[in-house]
Amino acid sequence: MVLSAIFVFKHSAVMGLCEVSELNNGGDDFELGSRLRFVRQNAGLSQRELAKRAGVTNAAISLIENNQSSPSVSSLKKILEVIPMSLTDFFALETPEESRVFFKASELVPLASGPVEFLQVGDMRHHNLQILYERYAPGADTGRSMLQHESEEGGIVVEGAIELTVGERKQILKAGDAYLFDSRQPHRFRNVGSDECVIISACTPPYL
Amino acid sequence: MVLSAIFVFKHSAVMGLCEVSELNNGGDDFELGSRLRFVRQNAGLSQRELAKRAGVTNAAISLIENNQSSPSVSSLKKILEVIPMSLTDFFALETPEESRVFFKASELVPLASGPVEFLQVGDMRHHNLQILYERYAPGADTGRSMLQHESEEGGIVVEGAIELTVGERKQILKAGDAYLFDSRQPHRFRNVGSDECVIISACTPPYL
DNA sequence: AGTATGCGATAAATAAATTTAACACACGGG
DNA sequence: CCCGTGTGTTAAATTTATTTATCGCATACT
Repeated sequence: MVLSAIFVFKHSAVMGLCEVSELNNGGDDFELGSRLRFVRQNAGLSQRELAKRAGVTNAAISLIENNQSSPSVSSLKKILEVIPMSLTDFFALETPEESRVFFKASELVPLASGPVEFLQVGDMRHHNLQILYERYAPGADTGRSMLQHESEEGGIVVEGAIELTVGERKQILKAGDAYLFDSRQPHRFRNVGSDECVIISACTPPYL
Repeated sequence: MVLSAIFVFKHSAVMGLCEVSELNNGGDDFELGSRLRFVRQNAGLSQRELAKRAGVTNAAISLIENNQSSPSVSSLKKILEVIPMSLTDFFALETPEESRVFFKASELVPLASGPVEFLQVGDMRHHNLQILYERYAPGADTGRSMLQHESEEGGIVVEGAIELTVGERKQILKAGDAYLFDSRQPHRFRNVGSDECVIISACTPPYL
């Protein structure tokens, strides 16, 4: 059995600098809500009906499905019993990589670490778009042997400043500044400042 | 992987008529606590150490292990991450029938239903002792063709009254009364009162 | 002995999950 | 059109999980 629900972003996920409402549950149940919604809809039940049969309230279901609360195991069990589905099966529900939508910071895949650190969102075997969280320590450099690959890439500087060279052009980008270019042009990132630089970037098709 | 912890009864489980402290969590996490204790001890961690590493408190671990609180999924996840063990694996941990110790009322196995209802504790493929919860509607009868099997059985009347015939002897037992006999003697239970009768009984080796 | 440390358990305080009660929206009939 | 019923969401109240702080009990070391 496999998850294949349609996910909707409740708040705009594009506003890079806006406040992100952190979940109050310390852990990462980013999937749990979607899973529950999926199995519920798969069972053809409304939140209210499921709630009534499970002996909980529809509000609880709603909050759980939207990851606004992390159910206690006993509640979850009560709920799943009416599906019916065991906790075992519920947690064993595979979320295939190609349908993953949410990723916790801790789940980002490290592609490079050291003075230059690249953290990738998701598994590129299933995607054509590569999203990276890049951290450059002061002095860090992608190397004088310029990068070149068959992609298009862009990004926005989140913190600090970076010197970007693309072909013949060179510029220092500060927090808020952005870039976008054809990766076949030789390019190079270099943190010439004294503070760490953080960039969120994208690349398609994925590099490496 | 399989559970094989040693279980200890906190309160005497023998006092048939004493108040049983119901868990405050509506569900049935009767296993969860033992499972967590098992995996924790298996990892060679104390409650305090596990708690510290998981970012929760030792008190929480203690309460969870004693089934005095049902953790939220996010808490449980944080805890399992230090073992390390996935939620999937945690819930997939099989509790083999032969090591099951606790059974919720809803888990008792119905052997007979109708005017005479037998609910069995556990799976007799793994046990030599059969515990039954028996309910006799008014007038209910195990039948004039007397029962006979190679066992020893006994029980205590919990509610109502029952007429028990064993061999040539016949008697009416009321709430609190008990019986114990060799099942090779032909026997028969009959509710001759106007109220339902409830009996808790045991049989070894199991009958059917 | 005395004292220190580690263990698990528990009472009271706090944070979070859950309920209660309401809102907003969509759909179908009178 | 208005009303009734269905949906999912959300604020405030309540219940429950979790923390903070403490206890009692071991074991080990002066």
